[in-house]
Amino acid sequence: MPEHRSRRDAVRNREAVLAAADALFSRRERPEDVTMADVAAAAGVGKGTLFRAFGDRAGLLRALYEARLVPFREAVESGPRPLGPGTAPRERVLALLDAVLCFKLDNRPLALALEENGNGSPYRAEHYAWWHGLLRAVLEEMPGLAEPGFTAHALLAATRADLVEHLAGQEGLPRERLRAQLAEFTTRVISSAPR
Amino acid sequence: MPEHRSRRDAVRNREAVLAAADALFSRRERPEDVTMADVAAAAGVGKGTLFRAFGDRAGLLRALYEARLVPFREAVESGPRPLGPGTAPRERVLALLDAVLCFKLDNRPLALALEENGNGSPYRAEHYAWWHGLLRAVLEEMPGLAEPGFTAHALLAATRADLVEHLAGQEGLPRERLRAQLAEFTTRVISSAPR
DNA sequence: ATATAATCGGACCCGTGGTCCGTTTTCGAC
DNA sequence: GTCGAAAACGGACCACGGGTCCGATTATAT
Repeated sequence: MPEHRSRRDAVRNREAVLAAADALFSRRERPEDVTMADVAAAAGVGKGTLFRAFGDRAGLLRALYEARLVPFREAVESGPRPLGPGTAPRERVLALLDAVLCFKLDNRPLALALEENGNGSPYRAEHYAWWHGLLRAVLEEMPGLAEPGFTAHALLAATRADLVEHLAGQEGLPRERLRAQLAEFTTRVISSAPR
Repeated sequence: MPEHRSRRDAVRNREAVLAAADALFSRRERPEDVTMADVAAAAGVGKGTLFRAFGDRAGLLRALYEARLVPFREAVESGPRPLGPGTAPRERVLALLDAVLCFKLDNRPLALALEENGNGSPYRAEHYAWWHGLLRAVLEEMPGLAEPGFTAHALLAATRADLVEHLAGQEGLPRERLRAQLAEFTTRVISSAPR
């Protein structure tokens, strides 16, 4: 028999909070004015419960982000081409960056909230480490490409949530145009050896 | 004759605040725990004065940033090669990005504080618009480079303050190596036509 | 049914950006 | 030099959001 599973009300409340937060961050434009108290209220739960379940605001954001990221992780780690393994490096790099971009487009407020400094730099987040490690590994398989580590950082920087928000939101650049431009940029980066 | 110059004490205090803030942001590691009250105290001034002079925290940051940026603006607008006008596009793009990187390296805490979301996205800041417009203009002179606007954004994204901080600070990458890697990346971006 | 331990939840605390207004300083006019 | 108005000063004060605490509540084992 298991030591102690979580209590029913605990898991129920955790779910409720995740759902409520998900909804709130999707609806509200400005992620920074979704307050913890708002989330608690929307979930029909006290602030204490909220903080016990997720530690702090960053923890809640991380939990939400990770949850939405699951399909992408699976697609990348064991899915079909072009995102999955066993794809030629060039094609996979393009697919990865496109996936990252699409993910941020589809989760704008959440990505924005999470990348916000104040939690600590986004570069310490584990999901960033994962993406960076993956991209770096694929880049390493490409001949004639020095500094795959930096290149991975630089390419990912082109998909920063606030840049995406600026281009897609403020400037109204359509999704497809943005994807095309990123693809073109990426292609240029990986298509030639310098010097 | 001009109606009313600023009063002596006003300009004196403004200077004092700028100097104090400059010192504080340079010394303290974490820009976010330099508080407005700290700045006021260090300048020997009340908070009221501070806020009347700069509006809000972002205003103070902006003023400091602009002040430190002056030499670069001059070097770019009327200085000698390779930064100044009249330089071949390829070389000037490299020089511009290197200058941006060096600037952020030399003003890490300040750049970090200013790029912090919470003030509003860094992409609305006028200094960003200036850098972007300039870089874009130079890129437009290069044949075979589609989408200079996006390219400019993407290249500048590689010099984001928090990325620089991560690489130079946490990972301890030496200045020269970082500059070399950015130069290599930039070269790759501008050296080939895709497709 | 009862004991026990975990969870609940909202009152509370604290730090920070930002405001307010009585007091002080500057500066032109005489 | 003196005087009065207008501007600036500065620190007490406010609002608000993240995070904590602890008495009340509720799930679970026996």
